[in-house]
Amino acid sequence: MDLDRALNAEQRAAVLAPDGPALVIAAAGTGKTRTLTWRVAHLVDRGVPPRRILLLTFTNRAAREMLDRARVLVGESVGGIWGGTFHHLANRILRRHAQRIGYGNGYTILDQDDARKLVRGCTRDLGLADKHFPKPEILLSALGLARSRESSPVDVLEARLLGTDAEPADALRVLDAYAARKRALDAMDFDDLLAGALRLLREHPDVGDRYREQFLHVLVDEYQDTNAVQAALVDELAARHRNLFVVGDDFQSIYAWRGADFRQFLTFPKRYADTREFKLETNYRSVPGVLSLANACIAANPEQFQKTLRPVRGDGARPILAELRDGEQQARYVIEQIATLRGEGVPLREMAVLYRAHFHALELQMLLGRERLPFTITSGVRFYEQAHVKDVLALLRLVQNPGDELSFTRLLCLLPRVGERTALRIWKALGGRFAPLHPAAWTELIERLPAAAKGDGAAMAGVFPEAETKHLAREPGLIVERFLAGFYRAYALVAFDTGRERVEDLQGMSGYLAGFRSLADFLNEVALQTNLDDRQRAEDAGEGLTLSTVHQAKGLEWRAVFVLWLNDSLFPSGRALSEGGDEAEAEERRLFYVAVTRARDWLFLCCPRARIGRDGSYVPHTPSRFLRETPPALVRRARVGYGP
DNA sequence: ATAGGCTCTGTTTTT
DNA sequence: CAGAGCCTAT
Repeated sequence: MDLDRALNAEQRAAVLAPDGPALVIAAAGTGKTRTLTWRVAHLVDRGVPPRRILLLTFTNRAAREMLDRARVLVGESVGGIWGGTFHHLANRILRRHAQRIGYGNGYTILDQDDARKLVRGCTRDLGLADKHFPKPEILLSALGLARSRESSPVDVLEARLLGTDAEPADALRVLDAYAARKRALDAMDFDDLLAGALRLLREHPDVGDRYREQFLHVLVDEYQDTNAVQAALVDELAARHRNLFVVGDDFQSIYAWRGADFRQFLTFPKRYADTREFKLETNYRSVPGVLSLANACIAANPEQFQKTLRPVRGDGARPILAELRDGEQQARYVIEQIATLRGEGVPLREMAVLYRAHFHALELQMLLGRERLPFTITSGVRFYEQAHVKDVLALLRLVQNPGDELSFTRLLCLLPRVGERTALRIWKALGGRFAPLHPAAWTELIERLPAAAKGDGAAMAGVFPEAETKHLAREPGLIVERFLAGFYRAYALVAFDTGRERVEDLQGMSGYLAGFRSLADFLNEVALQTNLDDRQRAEDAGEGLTLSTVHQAKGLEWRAVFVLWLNDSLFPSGRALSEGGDEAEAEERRLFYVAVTRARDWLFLCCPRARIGRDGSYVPHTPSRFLRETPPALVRRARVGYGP
């Protein structure tokens, strides 16, 4: 390991930090990931056993990348390091000790969709379902926000429901019912995982001590985006050895809406009085013009660690502010500029288009398709959330946990003349259990189906013949294959207009499934959103232009970056500003800062002057306040689409 | 009573 | 382009 050659003085100081709490304030593009990777490698190199190192990251992908790079530096032993997201860690711990907090070890993890369904059910059961009652998403996001702050949902609900005629008390009753339902189903939502792990560590000293003892070193990436529960979890785990190394950038805190609180980052030195602070300010990524713009835009936000991006790179292009007539013009402009850049030898994969919300990219997607320019999109609907994938997952989940009511209902609703009510009635009649691998269970099920569903029901049952029960139990990939061949292929072709692609997806999934040790491992990974996009993004990295939300672009970089729809109410999002309270504007500005600092060589800020409404009307739009704040000298203006 | 098709509306960000 | 709401067929 040659630290002197690979790292600059700032980075080296952080990597070599002595034991004890350390805070690394790493501005954008200053080698944060590199520093963290080398720190991990350094610890291993110094003789710290890998299994006694914990590396917490914001996505599973980030952990994978860092560990892969560390492996190159110090070898295979890094495989023993505990690395991943907070949810990943919580799940790993809880799978071993769930009984201690009243769950079974085979508990189900509810995704957002499941949670929504349960809450909707609870609302109905309490007779509160009507138009004016808050939707499940509202209730769940209030609950999530409250729980991430370790507070009660009452206050959040009162604030959220102010001005509506819904009673916070009723909303609370629904949320209580939701909690009870989860208990009954032995299911946890994402927040339960974190809260459960924290409770386990705090209230069960024997278990807690085991982990507190285990982790000699705890490293946390993107610390500015942790919430109170996550920070508490970190504090617990690092309590014994106090070797806590956190890295972040308060300028890039963009998850307040999910309960993240960058003050956790700001006050870290207060909570750990002997903290050593390190600052990384030397930016290797971007040309000076991009950095000047970034520095200028973030200056409008008060209350942060002072830091300035210092460029090492020499001259380069000034960012371009492109004023366009409308969205269509914007899409065309982007494609033109891409063509020019390609002409200069910049490959498509070195370019990205970033935006505030997925639907902002619709026009561009269509035009890119027409022009046959390859692109990959970090899509709004993730792989495991698509209907066809969830259908098949329901079957697998039911195999894993025969008490999984949600999965049973989903599976049965694939049959004609069976909806939620019928499915539930049958579920009750079957005693709240159904094991798909047992043919006898199917016989009983088919008897209870409405006449119109018996045929398809028999087709489903035929997937699981007596002779194969053992075989199938060992090979989940085979279950998917059989299910496709015997039932789902036919269903998908009729139910979806893109049936063929969806069947192909599922065939891919059955192959992917074969690579897992067990069905349980697979389902865990699925539930925790290690989504296929991530893998594909890594695999397809040779191809196409990237389209992404700014949120999903965090931590990434490209030679050329286009930012779309820089208009007030779009970016910054009008909805975020009105719902997010007084700190929303600062958060949106940080989001803009993140977008800007993704660019290495070229930055294009796009500002259409209007949107074409559904009815074809021309709706004028004001330029974003973030553009109005920008000193004019920092950008080069281009007016496009006004001339003859 | 329930399923399922048809129409209308209105789009944030995600582990 | 999906999700909710409305309406009709079973």
